[in-house]
Amino acid sequence: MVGRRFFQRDPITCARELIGSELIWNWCGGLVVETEAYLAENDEACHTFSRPSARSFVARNKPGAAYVYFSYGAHWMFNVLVKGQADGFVLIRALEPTRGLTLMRKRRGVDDERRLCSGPGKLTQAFDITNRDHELDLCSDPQHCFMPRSNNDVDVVADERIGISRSAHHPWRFTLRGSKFVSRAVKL
DNA sequence: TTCGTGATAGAG
DNA sequence: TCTATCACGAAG
Repeated sequence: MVGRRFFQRDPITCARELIGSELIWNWCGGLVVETEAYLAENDEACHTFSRPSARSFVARNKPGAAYVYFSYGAHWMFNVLVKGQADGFVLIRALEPTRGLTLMRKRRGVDDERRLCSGPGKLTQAFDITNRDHELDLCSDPQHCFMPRSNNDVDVVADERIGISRSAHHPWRFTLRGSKFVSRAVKL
């Protein structure tokens, strides 16, 4: 399992290196194919910029803690806390399902494999991640963790974050090159 | 392209 | 109390 030290660096490095790891969540699993980094300092898109509750979350929790919040009245967003050389979050944006597809199809109400986890709101629905999991330690429970890449030959693409209005120009979205399971195609 | 949905935070 | 905003997704 990916250990705490992994999350004791900076959010951009962690977001890049999580691509190709596998998220294990009870009976479900998926390869991480899309992430975004958010920095606690100098990043207007990060919750710490406008939310006191996010700042206290960072202060209170250890690196590797789950930061889960509700968005647009409908969707849960799943992030991992990074605290080290720089503080911030990694948003998990898309997965390639590996285990528990039957359960995911039932929860999502769709059949197409590509549509199960191809977006931050979709994957939390498929994996049943909710505010129950807020502040969960992702570095101690084998049923709620990331398994490291099996090899380091992972081709990662960096481009602009999507779905935000502020500080949108930073190339802090990371995807697995050529993956059919990303939320939106990479801009050319 | 549009629209529903509800938590959060800041202003009045 | 009120308003703005939102790291989205599904339908059209």
